[in-house]
Amino acid sequence: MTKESKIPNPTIERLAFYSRPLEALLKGGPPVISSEKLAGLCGVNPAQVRKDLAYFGEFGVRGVGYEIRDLLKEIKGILATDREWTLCIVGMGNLGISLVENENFKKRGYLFVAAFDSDTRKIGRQLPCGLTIEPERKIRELVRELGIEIGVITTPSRAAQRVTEILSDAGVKAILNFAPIQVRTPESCIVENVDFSVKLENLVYHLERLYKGKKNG
Amino acid sequence: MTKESKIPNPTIERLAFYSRPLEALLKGGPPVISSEKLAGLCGVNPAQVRKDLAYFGEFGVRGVGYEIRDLLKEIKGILATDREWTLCIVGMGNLGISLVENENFKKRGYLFVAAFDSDTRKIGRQLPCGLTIEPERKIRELVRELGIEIGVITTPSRAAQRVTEILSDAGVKAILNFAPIQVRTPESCIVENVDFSVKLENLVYHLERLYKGKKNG
DNA sequence: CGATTCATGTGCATTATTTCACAATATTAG
DNA sequence: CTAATATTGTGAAATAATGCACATGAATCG
Ligand SMILES: NC(=O)c1ccc[n+]([C@@H]2O[C@H](COP(=O)([O-])OP(=O)(O)OC[C@H]3O[C@@H](n4cnc5c(N)ncnc54)[C@H](O)[C@@H]3O)[C@@H](O)[C@H]2O)c1
Ligand SMILES: NC(=O)c1ccc[n+]([C@@H]2O[C@H](COP(=O)([O-])OP(=O)(O)OC[C@H]3O[C@@H](n4cnc5c(N)ncnc54)[C@H](O)[C@@H]3O)[C@@H](O)[C@H]2O)c1
Repeated sequence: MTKESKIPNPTIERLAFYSRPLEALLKGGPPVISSEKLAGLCGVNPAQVRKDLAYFGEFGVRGVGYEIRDLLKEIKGILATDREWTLCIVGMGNLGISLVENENFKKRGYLFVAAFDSDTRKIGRQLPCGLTIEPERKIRELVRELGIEIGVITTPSRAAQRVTEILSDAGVKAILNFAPIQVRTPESCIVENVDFSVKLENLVYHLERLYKGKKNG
Repeated sequence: MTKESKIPNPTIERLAFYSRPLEALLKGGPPVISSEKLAGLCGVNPAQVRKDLAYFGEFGVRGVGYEIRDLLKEIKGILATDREWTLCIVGMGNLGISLVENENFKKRGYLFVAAFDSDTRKIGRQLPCGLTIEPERKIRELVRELGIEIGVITTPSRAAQRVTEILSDAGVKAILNFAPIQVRTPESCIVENVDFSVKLENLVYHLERLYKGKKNG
């Protein structure tokens, strides 16, 4: 019985997480995996794995486990990664280049179909991946023409909010923002922020507690 | 009264988050901010802001708010970002280069003092930031010599676990891993994983629910 | 075929986190 | 000085997420 009425957000993140080792396991070894094994690979509790999956259906067989191939297909269906998504990226500095050149995205169905920058020296340059850097003012036109659904922002912070507005205005439905500020979007556009420094700050907080021999932190 | 006995992990992440707008506010405008304003800028509940801060002391003045300069200093003290940290990075591909060349890290006190790769064509190359790419086999020696505390991993997945072991073995106390696998460390070494695709998968899950007009997701 | 083993799916207790709501304290106006 | 207003710090309530523990069904063995 599927009961998608009240799914914890962490569950969604973990589903993506589970799919990583599953993909690797597909390439060899037994065709079935237990919640215990999978949990071990992902560093979570086995009951957690079972509960997460049970929100969406009964994918396992009691006494046996989960058929890896099937499970992966189910997870991809749930996450909607069983189709291709068209993305554009704005801000072709070091990070922007690094993202569009990364093979993993294409492999997972995330297709960068346009790249924008405001720097006239960069506009027109062709990238190894085949994309040509377009001027910022063509965002609206190309988002519509190419049916771009997701925008990735890799500009400096000061430009991020303006770019967000241009993108959402052009019809992009979701934004992944790498600039270390909290951008605001209209209702019609969802946003995720990625901030590496927050992760680092987390690490050093815990490190410092360790050094000081504190129990918590 | 400071009671650091039971601090929620999300609190630590939010502290880092709060410091971003505070830094910006330092550069102009009123010297004091209310929990409500700060909460607004960070997209959280005002009571959350107050409670998060109250775990570590009484930094505000009732009826008035928080002195921005002081608050920032307190947060930096808590997170241990009021000192410099020495890092090294392993895997000087696109992402690795992008990280070491990024000014924000230095600005926040995160100093990359060594860069490693296994590719003989890359070893010896000097980067714009001044670092020279060192061979992987020098990790142990340089970590000790330079007192490196944190290791950043930007190698392909297949190398990440081995690199983790080399780093923790060499005495690194914390690892920030960008390869999309869950690396395991001994007790003496803490680890944070950053996986952009998980964020994307989150976005498309929610997007798909929106398209389908589902209430939840 | 019955007994044994294995591993899922899930109700429920536990633990963690967020939010409310208000007493306490500071400031401002009259 | 008193009243009105602002905003913190916090106990208690509400909400969210996790993990235990076990009934349930499948597979295997003798
Ligand atoms: N490089 C990293 O490793 C890293 C890490 C964490 C966060 N970030 C953040 O990601 C963002 C990009 O980082 P980077 O290192 O690539 O910076 P960068 O300076 O190399 O690149 C920024 C690019 O954005 C372009 N740009 C500026 N304004 C624009 C606008 N209005 N429209 C379109 N393009 C515009 C610039 O021309 C430039 O090409 C920054 O906000 C940075 O803080 C980067
Ligand atoms: N580029 C991105 O935007 C991006 C996004 C998400 C995740 N990642 C992950 O980050 C990692 C790096 O990405 P990238 O795009 O820079 O890849 P890349 O292939 O450009 O760079 C990888 C580098 O690691 C080096 N390397 C390989 N094995 C090594 C070893 N044992 N010791 C030291 N160095 C070694 C290679 O020589 C190469 O220089 C990958 O795991 C990738 O999946 C990258």
